[in-house]
Amino acid sequence: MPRGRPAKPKLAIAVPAIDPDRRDRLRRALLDWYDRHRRVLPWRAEPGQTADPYAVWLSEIMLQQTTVAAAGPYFRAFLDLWPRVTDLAAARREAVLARWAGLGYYARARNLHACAEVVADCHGGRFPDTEAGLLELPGIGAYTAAAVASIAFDRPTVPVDGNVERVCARLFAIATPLPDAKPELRARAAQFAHDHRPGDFAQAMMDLGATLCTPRRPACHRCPWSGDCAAEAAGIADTLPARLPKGDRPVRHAVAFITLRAADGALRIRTRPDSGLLGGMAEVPGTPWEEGAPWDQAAALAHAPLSPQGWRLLPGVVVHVFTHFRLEARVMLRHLDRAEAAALDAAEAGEAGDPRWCPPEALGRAGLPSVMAKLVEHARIGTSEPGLPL
DNA sequence: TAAACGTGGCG
DNA sequence: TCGCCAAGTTT
Repeated sequence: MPRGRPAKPKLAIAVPAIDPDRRDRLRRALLDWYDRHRRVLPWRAEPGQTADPYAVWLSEIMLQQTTVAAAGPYFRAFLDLWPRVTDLAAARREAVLARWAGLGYYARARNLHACAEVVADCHGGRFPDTEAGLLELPGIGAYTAAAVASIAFDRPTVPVDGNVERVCARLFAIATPLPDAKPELRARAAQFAHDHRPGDFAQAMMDLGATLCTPRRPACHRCPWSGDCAAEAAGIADTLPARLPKGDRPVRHAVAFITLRAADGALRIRTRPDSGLLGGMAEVPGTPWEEGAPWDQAAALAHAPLSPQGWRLLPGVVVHVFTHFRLEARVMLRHLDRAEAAALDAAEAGEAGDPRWCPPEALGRAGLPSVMAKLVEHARIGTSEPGLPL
């Protein structure tokens, strides 16, 4: 047998084993608390009822980096439109993306549809019932695989989200700042894995983090683990978990071109390339988004649809903050008469992104991401204002 | 491994 | 006004 480097099993880092008695005490206390304070959420099964794996999965995808309040209406709309995973798989991709508009992180919507197709076509319309099987699916990572496995299939695994990281950082008084502390926090959380009510335990951990063990001003006096928490004992709960300082957000500048068809007020939109920022979503045309100085008018107009003439610069700047940069966009507006609109259609025929007219009454269904809706709204408001020099 | 990837609410 | 934060995944 060749003596190559021994396969390094990417196991969790070593942490002191939790005392089994303490573990069981903590588990009992948390589940008792959960039974008394369990929140009613749209995707949550009634006590004693079996959770629908499709609903659990859908909710978990929507809840990634997203608040319960924001995800709720989307969850209900999706389940209403597409009650089963096979319905979602059969839906048109554009329809799914349009319904996702406004929720953000649009790769989730692309992967959502792809995942539904895999489940429908390769798994007979049923989700894999193991963590490893779920992990194979598009858009499902370590957290979501563990969440679905525990909540929908009673698998003894502990999903680790931001809540669980915070709860564990405090319970064990882990001073290492995030994200460096993630491996240790995962290992600590994993020690709670158990066959008894794994789904409820997972949701209880997250509820605890969402309602009592909150980022600021944690309510330790009401916590089921009060008296058993290292950070509480040390009086440092509100300082944990520590975080590495974040870098500054650069500013990108853009000019958006709002093109309206005078005859009916239709708006010119197109579809963005499939990958990257806002991939596959609808947009209004514009300049590239570039760091440095704001665009000067002539340079911007070189990117204008149809021709550089006839555009009016609207007053004001639209600011939109993304995770890794801030966008500051000016808006230029132009109304096209019948002949000009026809010329634009001819000029852009066959172009990538399927440039098209969206009638005003269809704007709501067009699926504009928030930043695009903001630009359009700015033009709607700005039309009553005089133009300013750029 | 680190960076990309949205949005809205809150203090 | 602004930074922080929310049930993370992908490349």
